[in-house]
Amino acid sequence: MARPFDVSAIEQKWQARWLDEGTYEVDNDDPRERFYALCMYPYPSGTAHQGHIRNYTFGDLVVRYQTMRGKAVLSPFGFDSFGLPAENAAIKAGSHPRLFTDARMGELKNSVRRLGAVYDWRREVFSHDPRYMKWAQTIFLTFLEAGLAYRAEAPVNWCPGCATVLANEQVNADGTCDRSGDLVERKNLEQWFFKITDYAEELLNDIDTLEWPERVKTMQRNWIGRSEGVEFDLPLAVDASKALRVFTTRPDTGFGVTYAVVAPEHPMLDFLTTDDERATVEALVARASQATELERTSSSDTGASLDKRGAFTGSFVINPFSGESVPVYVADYVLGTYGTGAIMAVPAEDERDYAFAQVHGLPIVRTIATPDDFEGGAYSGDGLHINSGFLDGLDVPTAKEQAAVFLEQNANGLRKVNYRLRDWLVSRQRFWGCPIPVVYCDGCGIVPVPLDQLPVVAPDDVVMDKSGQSPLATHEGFRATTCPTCGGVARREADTMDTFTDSSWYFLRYADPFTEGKAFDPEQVAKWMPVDQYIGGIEHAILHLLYARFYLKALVDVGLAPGLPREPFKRLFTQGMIRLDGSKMSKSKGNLIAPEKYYDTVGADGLRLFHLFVGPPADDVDWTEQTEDVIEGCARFLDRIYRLCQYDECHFHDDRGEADLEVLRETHRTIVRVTDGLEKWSYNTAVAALMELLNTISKWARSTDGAHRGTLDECLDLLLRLLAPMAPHITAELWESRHEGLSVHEQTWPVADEALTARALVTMVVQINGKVKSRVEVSPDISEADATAAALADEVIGTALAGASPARVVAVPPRLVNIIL
RNA sequence: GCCCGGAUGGCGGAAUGGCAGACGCGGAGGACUCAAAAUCCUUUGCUCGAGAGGGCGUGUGGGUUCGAGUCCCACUCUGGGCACCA
Repeated sequence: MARPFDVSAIEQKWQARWLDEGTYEVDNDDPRERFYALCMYPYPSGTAHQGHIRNYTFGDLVVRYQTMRGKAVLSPFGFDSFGLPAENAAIKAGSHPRLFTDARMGELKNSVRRLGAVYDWRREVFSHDPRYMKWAQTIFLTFLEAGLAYRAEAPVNWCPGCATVLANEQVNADGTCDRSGDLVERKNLEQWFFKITDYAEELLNDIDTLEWPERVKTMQRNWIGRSEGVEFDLPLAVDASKALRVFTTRPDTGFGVTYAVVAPEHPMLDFLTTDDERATVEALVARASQATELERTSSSDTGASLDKRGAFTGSFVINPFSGESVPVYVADYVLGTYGTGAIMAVPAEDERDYAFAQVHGLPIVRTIATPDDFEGGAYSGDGLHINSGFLDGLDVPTAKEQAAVFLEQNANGLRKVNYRLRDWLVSRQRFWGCPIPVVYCDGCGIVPVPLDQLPVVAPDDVVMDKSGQSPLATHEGFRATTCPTCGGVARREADTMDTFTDSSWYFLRYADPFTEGKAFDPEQVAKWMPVDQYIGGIEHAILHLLYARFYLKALVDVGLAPGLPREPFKRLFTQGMIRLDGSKMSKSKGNLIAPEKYYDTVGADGLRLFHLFVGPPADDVDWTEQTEDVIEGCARFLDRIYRLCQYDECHFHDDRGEADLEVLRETHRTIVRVTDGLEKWSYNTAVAALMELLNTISKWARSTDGAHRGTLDECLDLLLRLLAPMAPHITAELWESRHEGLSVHEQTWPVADEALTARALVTMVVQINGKVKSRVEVSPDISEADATAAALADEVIGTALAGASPARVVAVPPRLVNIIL
């Protein structure tokens, strides 16, 4: 493990130089073509772990590569520094979250510097910086003024043990509290929301314009969940002037409606419930409202076979298609928050309705002929309608259209688009977050804090105890204030904003962190946006990426970001995660392999090279017993380069011969392969290409014939430039020693000479009946006829054919000729 | 249950429909060394064969094609996302 060079000394020297000389600082008026490279805003959890290392290795590669391509690259860094871990740690330690957070930020900063990742540190942003909070709050108030922020009652996760509300992330998969282990309940509280649903259609449509992984785009589309259907009335049997309004995507199955269902929260439920049924219904509603979200929406089995809890309300409605009277049920499989909170039930064509009908003994009438081989309950495929009056004989799309027209004419029908996406709940009953800048006045109601009084910052003398009570709520000095409008007694909002709000616009502040009077100057930001390459983990596929997309659209619409593009991240790359023993490597799981131990042995360059080489960047990495050996192998590659640059064991000759030229050609072919690999996120093959090149050069230079010195230097220089974005320290050191103090990172990215990459002769494979029998050297632009002739003229082929005449010859010049007998 | 991925040597992985296994790890043998480490060289899919050489090979079964790891159909296993959204 002895290195031929002092890893630590070299790495520290260059890290200091990049920092001191501001090598990667970039100004907004830089005349070069621009490139915005960004890794996702990290939560400061302390020293970097392998997941960070992987992320920043990729990011730094992009930054250095694009810089060598002559671009002005914006490479900022900062911290998503509000959040629960710091608050919990502070409660535990009896200290302030800021102390904890600042320490962790320092550690992570050190880690990325130690990796050799370079940033324009002047642009650093962190969420708990009052200068950032001021604008975070301004944005909130601007949204409020524009009607994009509103207050409403909503169910939240309530932990009885902690006597507080939990964020979704704090609820375990089994519905228990992450901290106390108590079963989390649902509770209705007044909360702040952002109207992201106003943008549902645009958020959905714009997905098509993004160069993102298909997987992420699909996840976002599913999350938004657009569905087209018809909303219409089911008149009450006893009083046709009143009606139950329902939403369906399958109006064509209307003749199969055998009952209707309302959600337990439905406003008409009380009215629909008859005295005979009241006790049963109320028991069911009570159970549903007390039930946890988990109990209500899932079970140990699949949706189709769920225990369909429900009860008859005693009322009947008229099916407008058949004119028949059908019973109305209340059931918790219908959600109060989607559509109208009530449905028409078609058990023959809907699995959930089918399961409910089975449990409650309700009739099932097929309206679509099932295929002959169909077995099972509900049939949701296409087919011809039966038992459906004027729809009989029609296929599903046609019947849908005619049924919709019928409902428009006969049942107050209205075509409607519904979304699964809900408004964004931004209130958090937390201390370590950005305070929501409003006050509550008995006379004036909700009053925004005037802009010149921002930021609203939480006081430091807050008692952090283990009660779980929101500390701000009980801090009289903070809560008691005066109304900015009437001057009367008022109380400050005690909740803070979801930390996802902080990560929804930080990339805009990066582009213009120097502006004092506003969140950012749109003109400055427009020079950089949209982000050319965004890099992060797949775990943010939905929430962060959706929120940030919403924020930018909203910021443009409320006038804070005129002229900016409406999509923040043009290209997204999601890296694979690191696994140890099958589970994700993470701090919370405590299964980290710290990178520090490698810095003194293989160095940052060796570790970076490992992450690039181990496999496709998008794939997960399994950290195994073999991993250490692979890391060692990557370091060995760097050692060999170092020694070759010292001309260890090299021999030389004077005139440049054919062998020398061939190595130079191979070097130029490698330029193509590496460039291609970097452009296509195939870093593992780019590294492999460089390893091959080293093998070629090394074998040649150390052969007894030796190498032409000038050609060797030319090849080595090209190799160093290609390797520079991957292993920045050792390449910088070697380049400096070979070129009198110059920096490899200020060199341009090599361009292959086409005259050198072209081949005079290529190997053409000759097959007989699809089996390789021989190879011949031919010109790359050989004609089909000549290729065939060359194949047939080959000695081995002649022997193999033994005079037999081919039935057919397939020639694909210059790759192969296949002779079929 | 639905929607996405994935399956290639002992291992990580490579391969515009055209020489499967690049590159690396590991293994075996050798050189150097008093010895070891480091380094360098050779070798390494399985199998039959002394050898020359042959046969078999990309999860399974079919198909398209002169030719399939690659395209199509069905299936198995596996990873992930969503999960009563009417």
